[in-house]
Amino acid sequence: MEDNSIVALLERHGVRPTANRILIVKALAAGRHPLSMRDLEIEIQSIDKSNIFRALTLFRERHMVHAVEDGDGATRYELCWSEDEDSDEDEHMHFFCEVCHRTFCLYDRHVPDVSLPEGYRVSSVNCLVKGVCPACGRKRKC
Amino acid sequence: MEDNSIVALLERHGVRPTANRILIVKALAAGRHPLSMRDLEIEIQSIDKSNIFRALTLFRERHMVHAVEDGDGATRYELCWSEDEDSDEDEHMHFFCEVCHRTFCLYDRHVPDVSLPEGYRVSSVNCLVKGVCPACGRKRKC
DNA sequence: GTTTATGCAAATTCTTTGCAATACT
DNA sequence: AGTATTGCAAAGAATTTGCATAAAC
Repeated sequence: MEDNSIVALLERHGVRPTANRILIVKALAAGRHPLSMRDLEIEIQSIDKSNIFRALTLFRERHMVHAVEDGDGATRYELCWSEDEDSDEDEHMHFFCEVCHRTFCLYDRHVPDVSLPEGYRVSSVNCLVKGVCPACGRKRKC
Repeated sequence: MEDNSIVALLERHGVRPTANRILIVKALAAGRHPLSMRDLEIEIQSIDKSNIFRALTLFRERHMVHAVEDGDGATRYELCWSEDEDSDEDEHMHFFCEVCHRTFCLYDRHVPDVSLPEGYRVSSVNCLVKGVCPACGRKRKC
């Protein structure tokens, strides 16, 4: 993802495009998996974790990223690609491998469309499948 | 839930029915929501958290409880009611209220049946809906 | 008597906040 | 000047481990 479009993305969500924030978005866009705070800390050594945390919090408020429970205690973050700025329509399921502890996006599996009884307001749906990924499955058997 | 059936449940899963474990299962059975370690610590003051933790870990290994991400950092636990001892067939969705931070069971909403491509082994599906519960929704509007 | 379970203390990990310094408008 | 952003340090919360004692088989 290019700097130009990252700046545009940030501004579209009302976030000032500082150098740090651009780095964080770039890392999120580059990773094929949702990234945890720890991943980002390691990836971008130049930024303090408190700042990464505050950036992610802001991004989340502005619906620029959403949070994914990683099945392993920590929270992971991924960019929203939805057209709609205020909802999280593009939500897909995730797969957590219990052996290698990686989280994959199942882009072609949408989270179910949940309609709850009168009175509930739904803001997001998180769907995490746990199991063993193909790579780890092979290793085990051989 | 009576002590007899708790003992039977534990033994069915190959877990020795100690006094502490019976207390923990009883608490899990009594709560209408999935309980966090913290909930259990408060509920059962007599047992140390490390022991609660070890009991829950064991129960999880034996498919006697399953873990639910509570949307708020901690993990919550609930008894499996499935007939099948080794899978988590009875899984239903959960609802996390972003205002009161309570987690509810949506017993009538099953998690979707996920069939993944060749190579994946699925062991469980976690589905968490976040939003505002009826009680909090009412308070806000009035 | 050997294995299993427990309590206590302490280490880890992940997240969050306070505050002073810096950068931006 | 005045607001927003940042780094550093430290607090908090949730989880996990080490080890010595106690209980169960």
